[in-house]
Amino acid sequence: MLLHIQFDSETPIYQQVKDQIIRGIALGELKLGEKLPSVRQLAADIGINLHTVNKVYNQLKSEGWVVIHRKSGVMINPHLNLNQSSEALEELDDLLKNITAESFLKGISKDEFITLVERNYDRYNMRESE
Amino acid sequence: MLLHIQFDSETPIYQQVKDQIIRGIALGELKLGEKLPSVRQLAADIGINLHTVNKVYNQLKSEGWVVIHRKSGVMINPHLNLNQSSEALEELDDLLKNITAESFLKGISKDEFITLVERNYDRYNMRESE
DNA sequence: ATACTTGTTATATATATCATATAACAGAGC
DNA sequence: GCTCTGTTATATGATATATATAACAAGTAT
Repeated sequence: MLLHIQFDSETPIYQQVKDQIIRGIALGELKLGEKLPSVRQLAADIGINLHTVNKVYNQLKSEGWVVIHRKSGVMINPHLNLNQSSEALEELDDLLKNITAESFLKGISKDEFITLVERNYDRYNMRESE
Repeated sequence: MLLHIQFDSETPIYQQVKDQIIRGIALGELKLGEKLPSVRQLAADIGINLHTVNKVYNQLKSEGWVVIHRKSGVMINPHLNLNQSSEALEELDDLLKNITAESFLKGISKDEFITLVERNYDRYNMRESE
């Protein structure tokens, strides 16, 4: 799996890496139980610091996306459960409050917005048919 | 229009103020051409610094949401055009790439996601019927 | 003309975040 | 024992966020 970092972005590097790993899981590019590169390896590959990668891995661990073993390293959590929490829905709605408002004012219709959501979601459910 | 600031939030104060003003426009709570409080007044109301409000107003001006006159102060841009730019769609899609992926993995279905989008959007189109 | 209010600019300070660098530590496996 | 793993410690620098105080400049009204 390839990571593309924009070093001139307002979005912090660690956030970009984190986002792309989570998206990689959803897309099926990263399988459950798949091993991730070591902190030193990934840092060297991307051209960033070891600690930045370590920060990513620790946050991913705190949020349950990966598990870390002492020697074997980091792997995607093999028991990722898609159990929906009420908090997740509330957090999403808080996000959408701002995003939909700005999108609406920028002339993006409800249907256009939903089409984008569908096109993204349809990339995730493909996993059974692979 | 009331602003609610969470001082313990990870989201910067200026960002919260900015988001709520933009949302206020979409909801119709702030009318086009409506005058906003002076930087000193709003700062005092919320209990923050004058410069934080000034930062908000300047960013809103740069992005076309408000116009600023030398003495009359800041008002919602009376000529806010909802002309859709291709950039706006691309930016939205970039946002949705990450948000949908994480939502999917947290067990939020496509239909649930879309329902939230619709519920938000339906609050904006009401303006003609007021 | 004077006073007041407006946004604006200049300076300074404090704190937190982001990212890097170097080094050393501790556990697990060969 | 050696090597690879994440981890921790310490330091440095740049940038972002927020505050504080003060002064400036342009409109508006008295």
